[in-house]
Amino acid sequence: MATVLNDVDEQLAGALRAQGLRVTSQRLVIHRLLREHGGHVTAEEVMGAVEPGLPGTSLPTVYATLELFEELGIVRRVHPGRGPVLFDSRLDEHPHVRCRHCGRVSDLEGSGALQSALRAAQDVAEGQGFTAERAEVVVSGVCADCRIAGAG
Amino acid sequence: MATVLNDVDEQLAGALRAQGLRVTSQRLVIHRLLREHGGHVTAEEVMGAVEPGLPGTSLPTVYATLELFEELGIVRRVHPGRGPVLFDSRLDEHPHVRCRHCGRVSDLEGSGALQSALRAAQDVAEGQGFTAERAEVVVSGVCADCRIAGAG
DNA sequence: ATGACTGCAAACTCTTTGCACAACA
DNA sequence: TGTTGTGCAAAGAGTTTGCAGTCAT
Repeated sequence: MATVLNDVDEQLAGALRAQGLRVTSQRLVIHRLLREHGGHVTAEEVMGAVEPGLPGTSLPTVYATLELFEELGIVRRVHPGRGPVLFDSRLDEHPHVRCRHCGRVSDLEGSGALQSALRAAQDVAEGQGFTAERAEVVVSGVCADCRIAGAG
Repeated sequence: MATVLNDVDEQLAGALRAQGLRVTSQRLVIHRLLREHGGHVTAEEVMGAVEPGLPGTSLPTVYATLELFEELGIVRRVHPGRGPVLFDSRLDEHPHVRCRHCGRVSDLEGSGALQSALRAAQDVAEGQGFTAERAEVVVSGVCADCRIAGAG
């Protein structure tokens, strides 16, 4: 790593060093991409996006890095039900919407009532001895574009 | 099919004939199992449970049958995030709880507030042109048994 | 120098597909 | 008798694992 580190990089480097982990170019590049992109990405997409800046990066490394980032609290895993897992750089718990026709996943905004209901549901689970850590909500159906295009 | 049909079988047979579909032993046996079992099952588990009554049944047939039953509204698919898809013979929309240690999935009872919040969330999605069909909720964490056993 | 990290290849799990045969209608 | 449904085998998507070599510390 001869690259000069910007402040986004320094954040990651700090978090890694705090755990005795190594600062590698793969980790830095993937971290930058996630910060820039913002939305949901698959491991495959990360792989493709890394390619120009760091050719030869392998899919197993991408998976390992994303898993590490999840442990560091830098990304959250989203399970859309069908298709590959998505990695979300938005860190707050929020519901998703998935089109069963085109597969696109997006955030569902403006459902504050749901957030509190979810917390209540987690309390119910806790009351039964379960240690609740996350609550995923996926609304599925057909998106506006696909409906217009005539999807059943 | 020389078997005598009981009334559960007749329900299925009627639904199948109404669609011009055939009443096969595989479909009858799998249907009975689902009615008896009640909970969540994987395709593999169905396969194993069918074995004694109908040896030689294949996994592709089990998948095809479960997909058909889903279309007929006899089962609902549940995506627990990690691991195989589950087929649930409980037909009402309800949240699930999944232990990330043992993988067990169970229903989350007594969260009525969540149901209405989910309906509200679906309305929000509808308001954005999305045609909402389902809303899945999966609370994940560590179950009581695994916690006792010392799972991190 | 030493051990964490990477890339490659291969294995793995879960699910679907293609095709020939069987069996319901 | 005409298809629909089944079983077999194989392919497919997505992810993980093992191992030899590389590189950060």
